[in-house]
This record gives sequence, C-alpha cells and structure tokens, in this order.
Amino acid sequence: MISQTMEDYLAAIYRVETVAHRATTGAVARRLGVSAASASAMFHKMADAGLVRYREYLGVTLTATGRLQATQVVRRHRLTERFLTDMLGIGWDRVDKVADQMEHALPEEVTESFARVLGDAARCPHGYPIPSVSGEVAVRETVSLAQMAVGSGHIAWVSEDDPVLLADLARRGLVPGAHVQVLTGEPGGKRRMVRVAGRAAAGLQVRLLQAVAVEVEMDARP
Amino acid sequence: MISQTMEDYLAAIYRVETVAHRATTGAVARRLGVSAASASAMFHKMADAGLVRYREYLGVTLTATGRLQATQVVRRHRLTERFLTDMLGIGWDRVDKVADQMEHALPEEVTESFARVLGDAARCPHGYPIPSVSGEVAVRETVSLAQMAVGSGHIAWVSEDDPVLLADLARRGLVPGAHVQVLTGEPGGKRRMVRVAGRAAAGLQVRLLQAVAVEVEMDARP
DNA sequence: TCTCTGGTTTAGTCGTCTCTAAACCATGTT
DNA sequence: AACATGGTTTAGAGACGACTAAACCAGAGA
Repeated sequence: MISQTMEDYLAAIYRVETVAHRATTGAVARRLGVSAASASAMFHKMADAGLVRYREYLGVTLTATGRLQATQVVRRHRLTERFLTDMLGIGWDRVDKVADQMEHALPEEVTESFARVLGDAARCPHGYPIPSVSGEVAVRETVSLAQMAVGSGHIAWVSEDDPVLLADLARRGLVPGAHVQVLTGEPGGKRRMVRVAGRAAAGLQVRLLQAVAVEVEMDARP
Repeated sequence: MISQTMEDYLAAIYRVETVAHRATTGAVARRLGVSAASASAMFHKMADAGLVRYREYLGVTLTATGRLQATQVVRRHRLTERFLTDMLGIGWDRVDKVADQMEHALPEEVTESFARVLGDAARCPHGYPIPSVSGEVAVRETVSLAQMAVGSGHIAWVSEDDPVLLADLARRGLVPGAHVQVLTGEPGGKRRMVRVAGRAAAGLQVRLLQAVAVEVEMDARP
C-alpha cells in the first residue's frame, strides 16, 4: 500500500516539518534529490492516501496517520545508523547516507533486532531521538551553540547532513554528550570563547556561525 | 548499469546452474516468483548486457562476467544470512527470505563489514560456501544423505528453500557440521538406520527420501 | 497598481518491471 | 507419423516513479 519511495518522502517531510511546520515542495525535493515536479506528483498521491494534507503552492503537513508512519520510518533510520556505528564501526559522518540506502529494505524484524542488541538506544549517533515503537519522541530544550548565552551545557545533537562538517566536528570533540562552556560573547555574536570537554576550542570562533548545526542542552543554573 | 532486479536474476540463475548446468526460463521464474514471460524478457536484457548466453527455448548460461557478478551477489546474500543468525539471533529457517529482501539494498561497505565482524565466515548458516571477494568458491565432495553408503561423515549443507523442513531438521540435530552415521541399508533404499551426533535418529527413515536436501561429506575410510 | 522573480504545478514522456492472453516449439505417446 | 502436452516466447498493456519544458501563482519592489 505504501511504497518504499513514499516512505522516503514521509521521512523527508517529517524532518522538514520539525524545523518549518510546513514542508514545501522545493524543500522536500532538495532533501531527496529529485525534481520539484516529482515531489509535487508524489504529494498528490500521498494526500489521496491520507498521509498528508496538501495545500497547493504552500506545501504539505502530515496527518496523524502520516506522522505515525513517518516516526516509524525515522525510528528505523536512526536505529540503523546506531547499528552501523556501534556494531560495524562505520564513521558517523557516513552513516546517514548508508542508512538511507539500506533502510527501506529492512524488515521490521531486523530493525527491532537492532534495537534489542543495542539495548534500546535512545538516540542516533548524531544525537537525534529515536522514536519509540508507538511513535513517541523524547523532546529536549536546546539552543544552537551560536545562540547560546554564556554558561555551560552538553551537546544534544548535531545536524547529520554534511559529512565534511561532521568529520570536522568530531575532530574538535563536538559530539553529542560533550561538555561545552561558552565563556564570553553575546548570543549570535561573532567573537566568542568556547571550551569543549575542558579544552579551549581553537579556531572555533570563526566557524561558529556555520555551526548552527550544533544544538546544546544547557545546564541548569544554580 | 545492472539493476537490483537483474541482480536477483543473476543469483537465481547461479543457483539453478549449480544443479542443472543450464537455467531454464521456468526454473528461474519459479525461484523468483515471477511469470515465465517476465523472466524471458529479462533474459533478453541480460544477454544484451553480456551477462548470459541465451538460447531460445533452452535457457541461459552465465558468461564469465555474469558469473563473477553472480558470485558477488551470492557472497552478499550468504554473508547477510550469517550476520542475521550470528549477530541478530534470527532463526536459520527464516534468514534466506529476510536476506533476499534486504540484500540488494546493502552497500558493499556494509556487507564487507559483516565479513569483518564475522571473522571472514566461510559458509552460510545452511552450509553453503561464501564466495571470496574475487569470486572463488570452495567446492566439497558430497553425497546426499539418502544416497550415502554405510559409513560416517559430517553434514556439509542443507537446502535452505523450505523453512518448515529446516526447522524440522534443526530439531533432529541435522545441522551443518553434525556427525552422521549410516548403519544399515542400501544407498537410495527405504529402510536405513541413521545416527545423528551419536543418537539414533528416530523417525528419520521415513523422511529420508524427502531429505535429498541434506548433503554429507563422508569421512575418509581408514 | 504593475511587474518581476522564484518557486510550484501541469503536460507530456520515458524507463523499468511486471502481468495476462495467445501463439509457438519440442518433446514423448499412441 | 500424427498429436497432445507442457514449457517458452511474443504481443499488448499497466503501475510506478522519474524527468524536462512550459504554464502558472504569489509576494516583493518600483
């Protein structure tokens, strides 16, 4: 009933919605590497299938059933990523693409086995939450590192889109769970002093603005 | 260039060829669960691609390049089966189907990681050899349990086709590597005494003729 | 208000893989 | 030797998902 391609669209829409509340044709097409025309045609089909609400020229939003399906696809994707890094030792900068390629062929039996051998991992290697079987997603209050006030916290997640950036972040210790301190500077400012895992993050200041991809969960202020 | 569907055909042809020297349209179609017409059309395409020689009404044989490609598909399949049983604990009676479903989506990076974490396994869970990266396949001299002379040996492989039969075989201890002794009876005869792993295999006599699926490597006679 | 521009949709095609129905070939049987 | 039968091939068509080119809409700036 719901094709593999449609699953890819569901996941893409889900991801776009988490940052934009409405997924436009272009944004989804870009994410999937297809033409806008193809995405438009697929939106019609998905609306017919009751997975999305479609408003022409404005984009789509997931229906309840669409959202549930989407979380399952995302669960599968993130469990697969976790499996690829933890069990096979594949670098976290490549697992997103690899998981994309293999996930739609994985039977539920296999991904749930991943969950079992991984001890029900809560997050993917980039720090995003893994939805539960019933579709629940743990939400966390975070700020981007660039917008963070002076203080300390732990990295919650980093965007998995760009392998080059990911490899760079790993070299600098900017991985989920790492302790970060912002010592000086205004939120959004250009000059900031940052420590990662206790060490000064040299050269990080310049890159900060690009690093909107890094989200931090701030420590409670005493 | 070579589609996922074509890979499935390659593997099927390879498997049929190992028992029949020439893969007929019908045999391949049955194995893949498609119509003979579809298989015929695909044979034309594969012949155009130089993967098989096609003689109308007689079937196909793999070319050198076709055979190499096929062994790689088979390698992937059997590594995947091994992974499913050894790492995920999925029953050997189900892994053939599961591997079929997921294998064509697995990047080489992943299957070769399977090989690494499995310590370069030599055989699939049913005992079939896993071809090397360069396409070599270890061959073993075997006889079917039904045709075996009085004597002893070890089970080399069992046919993976029928899940019900597989589960039954496992219950009786008829798994690859198990020691078997044929005590009495003529090769191909109806009444035979068989011991499996030292214990008398009760009820096995009747089933022997169905058990052409069990291949045994006989011990050298002293 | 008009127009420009960028994103969106439609129209028309193509490629891949599949199917059923009907024609076809190559056997073994009578 | 004729023929029936079972497997094989062609013919015709449909589902799916992708593309390009062209028409279309909506909001920003003049």
